[in-house]
Amino acid sequence: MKHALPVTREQDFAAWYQAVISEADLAEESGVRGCMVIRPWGYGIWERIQKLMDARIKDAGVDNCYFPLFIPLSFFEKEADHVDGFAKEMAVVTHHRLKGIDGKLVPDPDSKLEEPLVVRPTSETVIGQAMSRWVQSWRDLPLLVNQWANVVRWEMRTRMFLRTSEFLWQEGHTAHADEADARRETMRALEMYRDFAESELAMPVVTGEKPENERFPGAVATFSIEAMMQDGKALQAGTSHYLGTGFADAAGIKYQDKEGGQQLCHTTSWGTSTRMIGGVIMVHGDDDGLRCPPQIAPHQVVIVPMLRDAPEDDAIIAYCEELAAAVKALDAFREPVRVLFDKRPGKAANKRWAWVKKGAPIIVEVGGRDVAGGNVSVLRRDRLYNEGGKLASAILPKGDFIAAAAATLTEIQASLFAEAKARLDANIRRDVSDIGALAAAFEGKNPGWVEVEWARPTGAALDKVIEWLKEHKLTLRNAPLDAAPASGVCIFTGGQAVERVIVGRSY
RNA sequence: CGGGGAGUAGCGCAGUCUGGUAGCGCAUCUGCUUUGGGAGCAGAGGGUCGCAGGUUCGAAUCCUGUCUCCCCGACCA
Repeated sequence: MKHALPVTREQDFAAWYQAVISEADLAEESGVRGCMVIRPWGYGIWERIQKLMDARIKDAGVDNCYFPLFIPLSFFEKEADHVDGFAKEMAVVTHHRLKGIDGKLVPDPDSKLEEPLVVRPTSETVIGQAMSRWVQSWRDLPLLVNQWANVVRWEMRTRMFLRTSEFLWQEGHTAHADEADARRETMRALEMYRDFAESELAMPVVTGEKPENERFPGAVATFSIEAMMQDGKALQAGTSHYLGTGFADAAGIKYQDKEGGQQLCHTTSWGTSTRMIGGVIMVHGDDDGLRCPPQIAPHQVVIVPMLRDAPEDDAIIAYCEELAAAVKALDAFREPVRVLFDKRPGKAANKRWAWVKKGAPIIVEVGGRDVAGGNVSVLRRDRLYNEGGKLASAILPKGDFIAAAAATLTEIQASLFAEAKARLDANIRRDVSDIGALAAAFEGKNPGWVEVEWARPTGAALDKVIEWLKEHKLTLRNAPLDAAPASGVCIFTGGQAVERVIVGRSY
């Protein structure tokens, strides 16, 4: 069967992923190492994610604010683990002026900064600094802030959306009076991410706690949502950290309690990024491009007129305008339906395939015969082909289409989720209890994940486990919160198992 | 950051070994034909061959450096 992309998932998953990004006009190279240009369709998806996530964040009583891009180097020196975690990937600003020397622009040696500034890789340190000023009394707590920003991490190996040197994200930072409250917030954010991923991105995830070796630098506990890509690999799509009092201690975030004593705050941080778009591509994409969940599709319904430079064109355009207005007046997911009438010049067939590749949930084609019969020709992106391998285009009376449009969008959102959920559930094995079988489970193509019982070793014992996993190109993803209790022996150490943990390949 | 591959028209590529007027397919534009579907024929436009040096009468081609991308590894909230 002929497909819109030059390469299929089966042939070469990595090449397919890149083909979707370029063919769907999501993003492109920028000429700067590891940095991408996010094109309108890709950025439109990000704007949808921002809008929906921002509403959830605000609903939780968290206020938005904005902190500087530049962070004094000295801020990073205060929290030792944090330094170790990020030192190797920092962009550093050392000069503030350029000068022409021998016809070339170079940093002016006379403009050297007294203290270098780093471009934020994350904002715990600056925000901690501000919190130390904002928090004085127990009455100031909890302090809940969030910022939408770009961050920079000098990654060795980059991949569009999944790991770029600069990326866009949202970072929540909170300060609390005690551990219980901070942990409650950590879990609230995690649950917010889970529900967001499943409801809005139609991307099922496993929530759980990261093992010690995968923790955020400086955190006491790190939790994640892990999504399964179509090649079976895991993608960490969001994280939430309980930071204990380490950052509060480093930044001096203290409050006076009801008894008049000085107490350190317990802080949290949590974030999701443009990486989620990479997850959406690899969860929902097919060999014809992206299948964009209606909730985050910049245009949910795209109307393509079949024009022929003939007198009947005017009637087709008028018919489409009217159709667009009628659909725009509908609500889906408690928002007006986002409709685009694509009347740009160009062949209708090419425009249709362009929208297929971009993943517009519903593509409506209107030709002269449709106008004459009062019909529309409708393509659902989630089920593009019929059994015969032909485009499953349905001719419907215009009124019927309009009446069902909102429900169809809801249905597409649900079907994308159901398909991804079935795949996730079918590809987590829980029947592996010896180490040889664990290795064997990852021998085939697209192996998925294995949930095993383990003793949650620490220190040198954990290092041994990690080393074994590394040899098999495996990682520990997280210990699912809703996993069954462990009852047997640890697959790695042979000791008493205390919990279940997910093993898999990852991005 | 190590190993491998690549960069030539908007996209996909040939040409590079063996230096001698920059080509092909798709896309674009024009005309004619066609018309429920990714059309056909004819013609046309479009490239300082990633960038910078060097060798040479002459460099896409040889040499040196450098940037970017892809794959594998190391690293990775």
